[in-house]
Amino acid sequence: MVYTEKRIEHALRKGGYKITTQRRTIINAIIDSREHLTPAEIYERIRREYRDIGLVTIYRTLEILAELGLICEMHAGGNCRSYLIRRPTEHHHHLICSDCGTVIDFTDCNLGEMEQRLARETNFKINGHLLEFVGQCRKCRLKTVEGRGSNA
Amino acid sequence: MVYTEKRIEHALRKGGYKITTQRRTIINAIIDSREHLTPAEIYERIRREYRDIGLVTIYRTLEILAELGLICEMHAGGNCRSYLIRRPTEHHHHLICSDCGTVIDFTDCNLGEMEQRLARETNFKINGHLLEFVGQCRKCRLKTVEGRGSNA
DNA sequence: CTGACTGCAAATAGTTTGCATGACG
DNA sequence: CGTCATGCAAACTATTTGCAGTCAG
Repeated sequence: MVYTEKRIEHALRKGGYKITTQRRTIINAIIDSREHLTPAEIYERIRREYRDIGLVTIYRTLEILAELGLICEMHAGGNCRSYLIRRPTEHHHHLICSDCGTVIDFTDCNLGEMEQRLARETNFKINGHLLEFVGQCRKCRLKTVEGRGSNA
Repeated sequence: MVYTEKRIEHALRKGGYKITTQRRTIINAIIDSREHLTPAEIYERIRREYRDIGLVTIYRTLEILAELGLICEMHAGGNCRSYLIRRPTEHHHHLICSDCGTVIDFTDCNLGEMEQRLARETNFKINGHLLEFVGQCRKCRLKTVEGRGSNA
């Protein structure tokens, strides 16, 4: 995991950005969380133990990290601006728990064939795709079963 | 195409909502446009020929239409709150031109197998998925080729 | 040292709510 | 006619910008 942190710091430096305490803290907050976080959530988490940070800095840092391709955005989870650390793996997708927000990555989507077919049929030049599965993780499913009767 | 309008009005009535000039206008604006539109864009388009409408009404109508499942949201196109009419076809996905915003629907995604595999591997109960391809449509690709030299 | 970074406060954009008036059914 | 819908203005939330002080390199 430290590797991830180093990798990001390296990318920042390479991009001409400085490593500051705030940036380090933000990066670690994102790395530590396996969930996707909104800027506000990151802010809150950091403030719990480290007061000297402004929401603005979060926004600015996220912008840089996204620009460098070090974090990636989530979509299907309802909120449209939440971020997640991007693993070294190139291309991946997300499986999101709609209850607790847990995110699981998966790599192997064999959409190549579909992509080719679509490109052929529509004359598009396809550059990429967004694929997210949404559901309930095991824990939340169990919780739902336990708590029957109160809802519907 | 008129069918779509009737279908939507029927659904509204069935849901206990009234058909007003504004709602009709909004629905038509969405139907007429093959692109995805943000609330603000819908507002502008309508104001061009019909002044008596407020942005608020657009928001409220979109909310209802989305609730009834008559329109669907776009994601990959950058903006996270833009809408599109939903065809009678049940389940479909989008192919979006990143230049001009044209949207093409496609129905047949055979993700069932992948979904099952993921469910098995992760113990998730998968409820749905979001799949969008992004690229350049034929027209925009031709334009890009013509205008070479100015960029990069 | 110097330019990049930070935090504050203010500005802006996007969205929602309260309320009096108006229109659908 | 009653109820739901509309438009306005104001309230809110999310995000961006300007600026003076601070810090990494």
